[in-house]
Amino acid sequence: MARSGPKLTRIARTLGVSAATVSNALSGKGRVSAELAEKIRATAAELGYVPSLAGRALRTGRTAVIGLVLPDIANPLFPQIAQAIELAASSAGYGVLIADSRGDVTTQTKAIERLIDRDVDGMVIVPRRGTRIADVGCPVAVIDTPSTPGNTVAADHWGGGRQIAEHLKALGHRRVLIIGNNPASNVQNDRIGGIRSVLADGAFVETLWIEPLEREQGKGCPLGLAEKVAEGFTAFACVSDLHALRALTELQRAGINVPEKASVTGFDDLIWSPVVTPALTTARMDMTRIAAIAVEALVKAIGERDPADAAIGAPVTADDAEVPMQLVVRQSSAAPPRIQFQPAQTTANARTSAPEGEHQP
Amino acid sequence: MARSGPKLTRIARTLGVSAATVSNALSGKGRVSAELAEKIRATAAELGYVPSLAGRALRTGRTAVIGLVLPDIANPLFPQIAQAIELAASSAGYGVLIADSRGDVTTQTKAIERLIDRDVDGMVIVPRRGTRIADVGCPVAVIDTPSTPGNTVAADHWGGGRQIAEHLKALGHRRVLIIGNNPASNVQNDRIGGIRSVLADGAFVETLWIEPLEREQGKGCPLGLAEKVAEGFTAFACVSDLHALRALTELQRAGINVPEKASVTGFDDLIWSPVVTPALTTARMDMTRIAAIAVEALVKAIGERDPADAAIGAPVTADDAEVPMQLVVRQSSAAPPRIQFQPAQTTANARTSAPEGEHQP
DNA sequence: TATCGATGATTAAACGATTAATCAGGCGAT
DNA sequence: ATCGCCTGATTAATCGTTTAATCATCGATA
Repeated sequence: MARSGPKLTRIARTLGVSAATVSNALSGKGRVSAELAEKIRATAAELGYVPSLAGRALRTGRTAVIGLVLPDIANPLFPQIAQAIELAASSAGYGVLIADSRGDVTTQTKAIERLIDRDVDGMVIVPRRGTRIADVGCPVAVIDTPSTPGNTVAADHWGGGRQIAEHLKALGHRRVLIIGNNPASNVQNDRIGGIRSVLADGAFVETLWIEPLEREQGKGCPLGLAEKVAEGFTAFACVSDLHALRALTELQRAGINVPEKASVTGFDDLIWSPVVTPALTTARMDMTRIAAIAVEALVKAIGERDPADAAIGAPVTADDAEVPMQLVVRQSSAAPPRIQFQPAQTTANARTSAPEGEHQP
Repeated sequence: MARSGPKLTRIARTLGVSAATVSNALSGKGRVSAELAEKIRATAAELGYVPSLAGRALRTGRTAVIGLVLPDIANPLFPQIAQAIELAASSAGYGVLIADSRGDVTTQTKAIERLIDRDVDGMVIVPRRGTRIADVGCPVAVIDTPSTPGNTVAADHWGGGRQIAEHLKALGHRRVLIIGNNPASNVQNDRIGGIRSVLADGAFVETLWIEPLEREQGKGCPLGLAEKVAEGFTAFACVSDLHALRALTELQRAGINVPEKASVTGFDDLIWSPVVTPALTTARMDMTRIAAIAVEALVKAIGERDPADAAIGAPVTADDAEVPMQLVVRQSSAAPPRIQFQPAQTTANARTSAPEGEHQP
């Protein structure tokens, strides 16, 4: 909306100079004497001058707006991401336009197109389950996972998995059930890979995928964790706090106390994780840092780009593409009960009696 | 970013007409013969013409962008709201710029100012705990609760409370603990008001506020619900699913089975509500409808407004300001256990032995 | 003294769309 | 035959900013 605020010409008129001089003084580009420049800045500030983005956009081809594309906005991580991106972008002078794709791939394409039509200078994309993003014709920062080709910046999900696993291992767990949602997700696979890499030596590990299970038994179906406990599993390492919550309540409901009889861990430190009972042990990513790096790389690419060509659409790269995760130990994890499947307390070779880490069929 | 796409003049040149005619044909405003208009539309479509928002904005003072302001983006409801607003806005041809206030009031003001500086045509505000929003100088749609002055559109939180209470009442609950976060929230007060209005007759009701309790005992402290059960409470009506989740896990942890020994209900149907065990009974608001109404009212106000003046900043009003909530009955609510505090099964006057609905000190 | 260069400012064009004002015909009515 | 009106199109101005090109002035150099 056209604020009634003063325009460039208004300042120029006030000081009896030309509009071009004002523009030069404010941007520091042309040749303006130091004293006049100072005077211009002063009156601009005094009058509360705010440049018209529309005018500038028309002239420069830069809108100072970036688009934020998320696989599905309903993802509980969305608030964290959006907040961090918005903060980073606005400190860099950019606005953030959101685009929702409701999980749908074609909708996502449409959403991206709408952003392009709005002349965004660049976009931050969190791709859905490792789908490659097509060349969109403007600089793109991709936040996925370091092992994804084209990734710009991401948390070190593998490392996060390792931390979780080491925590569980140190507590004494030797039979761990990993709970994931969908094997197509690069993020989940990295987390799981990290967990397995630590537990491979001397622990029995199995993976349960929720989505395939739900396709058979319906949404929100029980995961059958009580049976798993009966089979000797003492820890449930979930790939997201959402699944951890699901596991926790299912176990509690079955009368299995957490963490005394079974440990539960999650990922992402979602909003409820500190306030449920027991509070969830989880691995958190430093979204603020990730967003800062992504936006910084994006802004750099935008700056280098010639506004005329619409050719370059390859994901931009950041110097520091891998941000470590942070283990948050709370009450949902503890040592396993002493009874089951602990062949002997005879220190060393007791471990070898447990099956080596194995992979799911 | 300046797409390399064809401009208005390009189409004009292709057909050998003037740019003005093309503009008129495409907008349907000036006087253009039907056949020429058709031909223009055809080539525009063929060439994939997309108007430059910057050019249009500069001329018309309309950016076709609205701002979305939320009290704190970390709110678990945010995804729902953002998704619904984005859908409604984009179908109306508007982009959505997000502004986060991190819960802080001064930050919120800054965020709003940034939106104004970006020339948004209007904004949708979900105010923080009933803070009145100041005159911002552009049309504003407020989503809060019908009883808030200046509210544009909202779910019927009071009615939602009534539905929850009637459900609980029909199940036979006579001692209900309401769990809220902060007494300053209009939304929460309406929900609680609705609950109490139904339960006032013949049930004992008490309210527990989390935030004051946490100020004393620290974040994530136990709510002491086991004691409440011992006192005879059979149902916990929470003002949000987040609190319901907290209550549920605390009860489960204390060995109190839900719903056999105590019922738990929430609000908002948040992401985890269907997948925890037992799945949460809750009241859902129709965000899609609310967003549609809010955006419609906003767009109408934007259309009527003279782009030149920046005076009107009062919240716009919608025709249909109150959208009913929908009760979602799942497994977390059931009839209370038969034993405790049921003075007698002697039908009628048994009720009067229970204290009338009372208010918290 | 005439000229060159640097300095500090101004002019004017451009970005892409909208829209008020204008203009050229054609047709009916006086 | 002339005037006025309606239709369908064009002209030209405008929104606010940026920036290349131009210009004036002054001091220093040849």
